[in-house]
Amino acid sequence: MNKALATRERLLTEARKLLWSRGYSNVSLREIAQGAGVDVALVSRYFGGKRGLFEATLEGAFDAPSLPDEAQLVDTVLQMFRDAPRGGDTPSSLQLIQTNANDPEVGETVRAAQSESMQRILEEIIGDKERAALFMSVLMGFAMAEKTLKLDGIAVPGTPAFEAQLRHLMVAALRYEKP
Amino acid sequence: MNKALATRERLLTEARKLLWSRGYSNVSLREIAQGAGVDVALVSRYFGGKRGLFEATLEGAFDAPSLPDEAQLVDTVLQMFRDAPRGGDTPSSLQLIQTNANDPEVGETVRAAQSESMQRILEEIIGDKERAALFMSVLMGFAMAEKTLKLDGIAVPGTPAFEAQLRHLMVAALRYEKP
DNA sequence: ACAGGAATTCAACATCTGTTGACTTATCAG
DNA sequence: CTGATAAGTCAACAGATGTTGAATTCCTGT
Repeated sequence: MNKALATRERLLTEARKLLWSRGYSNVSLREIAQGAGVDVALVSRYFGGKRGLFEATLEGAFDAPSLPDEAQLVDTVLQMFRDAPRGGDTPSSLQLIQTNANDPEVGETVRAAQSESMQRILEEIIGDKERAALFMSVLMGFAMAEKTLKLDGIAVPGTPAFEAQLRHLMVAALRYEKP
Repeated sequence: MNKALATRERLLTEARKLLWSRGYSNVSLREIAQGAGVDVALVSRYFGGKRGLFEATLEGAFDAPSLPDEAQLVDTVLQMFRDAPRGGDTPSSLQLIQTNANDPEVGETVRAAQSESMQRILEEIIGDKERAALFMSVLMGFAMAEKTLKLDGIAVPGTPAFEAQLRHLMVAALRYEKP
C-alpha cells in the first residue's frame, strides 16, 4: 500500500520536470510514464487523467520558503533564479507559468493559481498592486529572456553581472510612482 | 491563376490570427482552413504543410514601420502596444514570440527570427547589447503580464496610466549601467 | 505455503492530427 | 462550344494521444 505512494511520487516528479519546462500539450503521458519507469495506465488510475496529474503538480508550486519583507524581496528572488539554472533539472515556477499560461486546457488553472498565491503574496509584501504587477512582469520577462530566448545580452546566471541586471529591473519596478 | 494567390492570402491571415495568439501546437489545420473558408488540403498544396504555413506567416513579422532612433524608441513601442489591444484580432509580434518560442517544432525558428531581426535592430538603435537585452525582456514581460496573465495591477491598455507603467520599465532598461 | 488483495501491466479503443492522391468543379483561350 | 489547365474538394491513410477494463504480477498476513 505504501509502494503505490512512492510511484505516485515518481510520476509527480517526472511530470513536474517535463510538463513545467516544455508545456502541457507538448509532453505525452507515455513519455512521463517512461521517465518514471512505470506504465501509462497508472496516470489515469492515480490521478484520474493527464489533467489531474498536472493539477497535482501545481500543489504547493508557488509556496515561498518564507515570507520576506520588501527589503529582502529582491534577494529572495535572486536566490530563486540561482536555484533554477539554465537547462537545469528543476524548472522554476516562473517557467511553469511561462510555458503553460496560455494553454487552452490548463491555462486558466495556472493563471488562477499564480494569481491566488504568488501575486497575492507579492501584493502583500510590496503593499501596492501596481508595483506588484510591474514586479511580476519583470520576473516573467527576465525568465523568458534568459531561459527561452537565451538573449546574448543577458549575463551568465550565477555571476555578479547577472544579479546586477535582474536587480536593476526589480528595483525599478518597486520604485514606480503613479504619474 | 490569380485566384490562388487570394486564397493563399486568406489562409495566411487566418493562420496569423490563430497561430500567433494561441500557439502552433494548439491550433489544427482544419480550424485554420475552416476559418479561411477553404479545404484543409490546400495548406499542404500551397505551403507544403503546417510548418511551411507557419514559417510563411513569419515573413516580415518583425519589420518595424521605420527605424526609430533611441529618443523615439519608447514612443514607437508604446504605439505597438496600442495597435494590438488586449483580446484584439491582431496579435502582436511579442505575443507570437511568447506563445511559440518554446514549441518543440517551431521554437527554434521563432527564436532565430527574433534574434536576427528584432534583437539585431534593438541592439543597433540602443547601441549596447546588455541594455538591448534588458529592453527586450521588459517588453516580453509586460506583454505577458498584460495579455496572458491579465494582472490586476496593469492598467487598461490605451490609457495614460498604462503608458506610464510601460514607459517606466522601458526607460529603466535603457538606463542600466554595468556595475 | 498460500489465499487475497493491492499494484502494475497489457491490449485495445476512440479520437484527433497532418498529409496524400484521386476526383470534381471552375476558368478561359481558341 | 469545347477542351485544357488551374483551383479546389473528397475520402482515406498512418501515426500519435488519452483513456479504459481485463489480465497479470507482486506483496503481505496468517
